[in-house]
Amino acid sequence: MGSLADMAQRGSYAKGIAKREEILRVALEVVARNGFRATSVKELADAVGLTQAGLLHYFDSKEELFTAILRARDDADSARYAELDDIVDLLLEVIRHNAETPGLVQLFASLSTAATSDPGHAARDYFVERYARLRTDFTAAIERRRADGQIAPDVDAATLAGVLVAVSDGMQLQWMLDPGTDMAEHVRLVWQLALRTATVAAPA
Amino acid sequence: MGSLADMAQRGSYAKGIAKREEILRVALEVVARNGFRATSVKELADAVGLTQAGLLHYFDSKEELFTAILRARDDADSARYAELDDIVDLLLEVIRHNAETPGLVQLFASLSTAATSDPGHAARDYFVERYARLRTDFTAAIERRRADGQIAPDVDAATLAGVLVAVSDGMQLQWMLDPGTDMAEHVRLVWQLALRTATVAAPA
DNA sequence: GTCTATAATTTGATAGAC
DNA sequence: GTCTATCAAATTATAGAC
Repeated sequence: MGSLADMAQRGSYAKGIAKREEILRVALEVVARNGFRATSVKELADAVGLTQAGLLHYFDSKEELFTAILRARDDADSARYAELDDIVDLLLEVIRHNAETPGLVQLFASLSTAATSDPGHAARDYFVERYARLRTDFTAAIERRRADGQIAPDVDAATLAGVLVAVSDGMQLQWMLDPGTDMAEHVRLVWQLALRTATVAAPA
Repeated sequence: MGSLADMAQRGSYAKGIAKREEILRVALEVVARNGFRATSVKELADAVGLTQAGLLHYFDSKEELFTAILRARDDADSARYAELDDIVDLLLEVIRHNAETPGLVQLFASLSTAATSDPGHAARDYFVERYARLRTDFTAAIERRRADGQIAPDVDAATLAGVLVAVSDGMQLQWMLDPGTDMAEHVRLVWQLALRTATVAAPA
C-alpha cells in the first residue's frame, strides 16, 4: 500500500482516484436531483460520459457505487459545517441542508432499508458503522451537557442519543410525503425537551 | 354496490372476498417470517396454493398486494389492542409487537420509502392517509394531556405528535441493524420528557 | 376462478477487444 | 481505461383457454 504521496506520483493510479472522485461528484448531483428510484448505473454512466461497463470499472457493483455516494455526502457535510462544534447544531444544519437535496434523502432511505433487510448488502457495514458512531458521539455530547447540569440524571444518554438519530431519520419519511414539514424543528423540540428536564425532579 | 348482507348472499362475490382475506392472512405470515426482500408474488402465490397469475386475479399489482398486507396488519393491531384507550400505550404495544414480526417491519420500511419516492406508487395514498391520521390522533391526545396540565403550554402538539411517529419509524432502522435495541424504550423516553415539561417554566 | 404461456423489458454483471 | 457485445435472469403483467 503506497502513501498518499506515492499515489499522487504514480500517474495512472492517481488518475484512477481522481476519476473516481469525479464520478462521485457527478453522481452526487444527479442523484440529488433525480433521486434514487429508477436511477440505474447506466444513467449515472451517461452523466459522467462513460458506458455502464466503463463506470463499473471503478465500482464493483451498483450497491458499492451508491454506498460510495452516501459516503461522499457525509464527507461533504462534514466539510461544509466543520466550524460547528456542537454536534446537535451540526445535526440540525445537516437536516436543513437535506431538505435541499431530496434525491439524497431518498437514496439514504432506500439504501438503509435495503441494507438492513439484506445481510450481505454492500452498504450494511456503512450503516452499522454510521449508527455506532452517531450513537457514541451523541452520547458523549449528552454526558457533557449533563455534567453542566443541563440534562437530568435519570435520562439515559445512549437512549436519548438513539432518539435524536431516530427522529432525524423518521422525519425524512414525513417530509418526503409532505415537503412542507420542518424536519429540523421536530428534532429541535426533542433537544429542547431533554435540556429542560434538568431543573425538574425525577418522577416517581 | 351491494350491502354487506348482499355480498354474503351472493355466493361468488362473498367467496372472492373470503379468498382475498385468506390470501392476506397467509401473506401476512409469510412476510412476517421471510421479509419483503426477495418475496415475489410467485412466492406468496405458492404459499397460498395459487399460481402467480391466479393470485394477481385478486390484486391488480404487486404494489397493491403489499399495500393490502400492510392494511391487514393495521387491522390486526387495532383488534389486538382494542382495550387500550391511551394512544401512546397503544403505540408502545404495537412497537413491542413489531419486534416479533421483523418481516413486516422490513416491508413497512421498504414500501414506505418506495411509495414516498414514487408519485404514482399504489401505496402512496395509504401512507399519506396513515400519517395524517396518526398526526391528528396524537395531536388530540397531547392537547388532552395539556388540558390536564401535563404538557407545557409552549410545546407544539402537532410537532410533538410528528416526533412520536418519527421516533417510532426511525427506531425500526436501528433495531433492524441491531435487534437488541429496545424500540419502545426510546419512544417511552420521548413521552416521559414531554410529560415532564409541565412543571417547568418555559425557557427565555 | 384458476391455469398455461408468454410478453416485455430492464438492468446488473462479465468477457474480451482495442 | 474504456468500449462492444452479450449474458443471465428474474419478474411483473397480461391474454386467453378451461
